[in-house]
Amino acid sequence: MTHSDTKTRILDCAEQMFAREGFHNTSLRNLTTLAGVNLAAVNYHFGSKEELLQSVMERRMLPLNEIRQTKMREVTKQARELDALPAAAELLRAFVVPTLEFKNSSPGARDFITLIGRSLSDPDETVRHCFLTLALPTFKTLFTGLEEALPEIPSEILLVRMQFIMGTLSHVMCTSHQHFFHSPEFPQPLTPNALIEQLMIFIQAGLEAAR
Amino acid sequence: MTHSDTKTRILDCAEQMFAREGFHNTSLRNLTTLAGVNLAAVNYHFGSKEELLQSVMERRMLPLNEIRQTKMREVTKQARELDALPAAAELLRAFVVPTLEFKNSSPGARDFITLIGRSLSDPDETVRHCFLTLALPTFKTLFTGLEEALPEIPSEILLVRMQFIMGTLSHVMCTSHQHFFHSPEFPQPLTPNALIEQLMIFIQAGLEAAR
DNA sequence: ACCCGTTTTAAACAAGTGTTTAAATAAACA
DNA sequence: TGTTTATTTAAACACTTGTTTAAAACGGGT
Repeated sequence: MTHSDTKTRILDCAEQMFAREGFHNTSLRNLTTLAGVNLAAVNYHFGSKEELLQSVMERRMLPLNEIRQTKMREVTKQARELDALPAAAELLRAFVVPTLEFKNSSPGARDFITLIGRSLSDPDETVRHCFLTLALPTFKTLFTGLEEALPEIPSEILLVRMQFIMGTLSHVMCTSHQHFFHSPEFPQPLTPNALIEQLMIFIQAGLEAAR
Repeated sequence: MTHSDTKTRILDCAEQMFAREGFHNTSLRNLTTLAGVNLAAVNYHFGSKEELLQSVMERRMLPLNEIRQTKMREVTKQARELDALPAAAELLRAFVVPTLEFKNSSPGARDFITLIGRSLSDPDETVRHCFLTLALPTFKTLFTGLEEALPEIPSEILLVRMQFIMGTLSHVMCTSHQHFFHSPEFPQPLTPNALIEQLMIFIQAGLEAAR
């Protein structure tokens, strides 16, 4: 077993267990057993359980942020070339769609999305801080983009609406695989793609609401 | 110290700690120390830590559900008397406003709202199940009310939109006291009442979106 | 005063926690 | 090849977890 083999096996299993059982409910003994590595490997390769969480988040957040930032900048840049305002809907798409499509990008990405979808409201300060440090610059890009796209909406209103959008998105990220309402009393759930389109319609309408 | 004194002191502290530290991150030793009762009191009065969680949730969920159900039924009943469709916005208000105003109803209610706001996406099956069992009938009432109010929207679309609303609401419930974006780069947050009104505007627009 | 059911208490239980250690092994380079 | 890093291993460490136990204290009724 090579060096990076052990590290990525730990990262993969940590991602899965942190997402499915929660960070605090995951013990290093269960984690290392599932990964097929020695108990001490986590502390040797990552330092501590918390630093492992940070590595789990960084591994996929950095590439995901890169994608979202690029797409958002494309939208604003193309608008400037046409001397027009960027469309709020396109900015939202540039942020939301890559995030949700990220689930299909690799086997563990689905768990990763669940994990970060829960991070904003996690009771543990460590988890929240770890996530926010990675996410804030991207949030900021979205916010300034939206300010440019919707100059008629006051900034403080725009901010809460963006927070509402983050709430909706987080909820979809960490509950889309659950089945609260999967009972005969409720209609069938939508397909993943239809869900994304419905989410876009919902948040765009909310963002641009009059009044 | 009377019987109910010990029980309510445990309930109050459990509510606070489960909300602020999380269910699994709260130890019965810290909890009973904070409550000023003996360690064994939890198991004596409630049976187990999980049954304590259930009691914490039931204590306030049952009255809150009563309020929301009554208000929602009032809306549909008044509409029927006028031979008109109930207004979706009023149904939403009947569900959302009592929920968020519940925070000010008593000292611990703020923590309670944080706790149940996180329950839908909690990694622990026990927590989710405990909450959903209590919440599902009220969700169902809202859903059938909305079906009546918006007959032109297909049921499966209506359901996802209601889930989006729950996501937004949950996020507001458990993060409104946090301060992600409280930095000079972002505008000042709104007052609690303004936040509620903005939330109503947002979710109503999303719910009734065309297309 | 006594009795009896309820409640509180301190102690112990068995199991689990993240982390550290020092010895054993493997890999890399000379 | 031998030597030096890098990695893996099993064991121990110190501490925390939820729960149970049996004795003590309390409170109301007769």
